[in-house]
Amino acid sequence: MDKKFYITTPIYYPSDKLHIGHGYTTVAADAVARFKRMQGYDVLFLTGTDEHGQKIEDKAKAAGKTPKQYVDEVVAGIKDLWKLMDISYDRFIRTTDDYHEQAVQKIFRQLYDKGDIYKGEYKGMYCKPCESFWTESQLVDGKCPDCGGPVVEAREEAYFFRLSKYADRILKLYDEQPDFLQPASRVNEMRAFINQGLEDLCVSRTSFTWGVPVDFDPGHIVYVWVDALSNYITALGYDNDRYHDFDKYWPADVHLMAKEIVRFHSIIWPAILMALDLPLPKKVFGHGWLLLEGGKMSKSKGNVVDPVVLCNRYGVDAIRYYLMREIPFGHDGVFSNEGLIARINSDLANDLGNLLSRTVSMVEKYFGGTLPAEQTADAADGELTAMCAGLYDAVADDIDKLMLPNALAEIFKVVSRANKYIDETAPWVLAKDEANRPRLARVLYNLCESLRVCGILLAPFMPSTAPKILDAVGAPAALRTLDSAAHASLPAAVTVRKCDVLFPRIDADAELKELAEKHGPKEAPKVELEHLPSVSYDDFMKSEIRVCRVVSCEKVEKADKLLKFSLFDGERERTVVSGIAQWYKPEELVGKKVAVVVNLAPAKIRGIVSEGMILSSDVGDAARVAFIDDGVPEGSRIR
RNA sequence: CGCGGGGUAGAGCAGUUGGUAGCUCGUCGGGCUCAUAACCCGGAGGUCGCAGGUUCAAGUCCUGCUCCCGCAACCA
Repeated sequence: MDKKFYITTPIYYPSDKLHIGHGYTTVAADAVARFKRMQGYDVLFLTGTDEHGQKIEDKAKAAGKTPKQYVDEVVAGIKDLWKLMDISYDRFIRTTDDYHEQAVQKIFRQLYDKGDIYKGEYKGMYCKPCESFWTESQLVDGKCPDCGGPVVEAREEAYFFRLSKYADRILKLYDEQPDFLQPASRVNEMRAFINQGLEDLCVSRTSFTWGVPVDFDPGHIVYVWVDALSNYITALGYDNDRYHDFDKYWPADVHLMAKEIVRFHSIIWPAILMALDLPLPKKVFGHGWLLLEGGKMSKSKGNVVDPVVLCNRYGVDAIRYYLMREIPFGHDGVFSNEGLIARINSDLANDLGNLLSRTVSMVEKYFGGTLPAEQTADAADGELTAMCAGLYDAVADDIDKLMLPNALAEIFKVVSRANKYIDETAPWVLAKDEANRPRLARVLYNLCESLRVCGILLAPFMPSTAPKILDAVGAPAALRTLDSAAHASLPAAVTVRKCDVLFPRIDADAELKELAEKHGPKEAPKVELEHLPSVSYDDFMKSEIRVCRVVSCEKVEKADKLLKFSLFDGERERTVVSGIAQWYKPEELVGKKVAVVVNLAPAKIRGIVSEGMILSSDVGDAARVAFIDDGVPEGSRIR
């Protein structure tokens, strides 16, 4: 029986540059893939990009490019990033790849022929002037929430996947295969979601064209579910001739992802596979998010950490180490510059790097670089050597359970023990007496051997640092394998080779100060410019923008973003609701003068009819109201 | 009563099936000098969010409450 291991990341959406959160998922998958390869598994590590859809179409248009040109550029950047971060993916799938697109069409048709996809109707209330569908709950007084005009019940053709049919089987899957979805806490969430009642899933669109066409029904585009999720099998050659290892690798051993897309992978994806009569993945693992300064990372908040900047500044391995060590896998964790620097300094520089440095330099200083074969062991060596001997098993166990921080913690326990061992054995004391040479040699040997074992086990996490360690302690190729970490040891006559400082210490205070200056609050969030089509002067002049004075203002109950205003517009008071409650307190707005679009069609928001819109601008994720000079009288038109 | 996650030393976190409260960083004191002013030892620092309950025994199980954070709704 072949030992194979198939691990995947999600395929990322290239509507923008990736941030450190994507790096996190991918580094984790990479570490596991590397470890499994070292264990002798035939590994396939898949990543890629999900390139279709409305948003890409829009983005490309805004950038004046074709969608394909647009994604090609972003994808090139993503591949560069993975190269920078030492990601050892075996295959990179793009949903725009020919073979994938063709396979998706076949899969879609297969599901259709089986009856699991059917042509149905998307029923809703339709507003003709707005060309928009609305659900009952979106309507305002039974009218279009956009223009306030009448709506009619209308139907639109669309294809649906019989997701509801599989609800029971999926629940059964959770019962029978408790490992299927991890961490276990997510299972309850999924159960609850299913128990709310699964509706059939709309799997086609007619509202955009950038996607895989339904080949038997022009005008319909395969929507993301079938298109994106099926990448995990098309990349193996399912329904295509580009690859031929589906039978070998499927089912996947692990689908790794961040928690927000667990639902798709643990409900929709298994259902699709069930419909295709294919085996299900063995495990879906949803890790947590990287939080920054108390908030989720988000582009609009302007707090995105650029992995390229981090890697260039601190080195790839340091970043990889920090991500894998500091963030509890499966839970959310905080990413901070302070934490990063602390980890680099204490773990990597002080403990690991310095251990190597002091060990190598003692071998050189006391023995000219090569240890004599005549050595004397001692009971005092027992604890350290035992820890080294058991390290492989402990790490392998943690990695199998995807407890990556624990794996690293195990390794660093040995590093610490080795530092302590130096203190206990005090080589510099032994060196004073010729009679102790065999004992001194043994002490240094044990240190080199410990570093060898740690170096091997660190390799999946820090692929460029590990060889440096192994070079330094003179480990030949045969003694760099996982097997040798558990079952072999260096020959007694070790020859070391001094190497550069592994991880230079960082002056934390100076560094943080510099970072604060560079990336601190002074830097305004990047403004994303919109380039809307030009409007005629006449069209613009249709908007009546008046200066209004805030007469009163209060929070809207049960809505944390809304403020209700009473504004004097020069002739009467009008009620306006605005979604700025998170950034302004009602009392600080009373008396202020603001710009209001007064002839905007009234709309009902949270039960309140809003007669206009207060102009404000987005600053990052926040909104800033455009206040008007106090001297301008109410009612003045702005144009 | 929309869904979910979480409140454990100054900070960040572990605490598996209930059985003396731990780790890392920081801090204070000491040791050492091979080393990247690094390393080693020790101290201080916690009513484990609050209140009840089950138990010989509860951070760990049950109930209620409270606060924080996501998601969902609301953004004209």
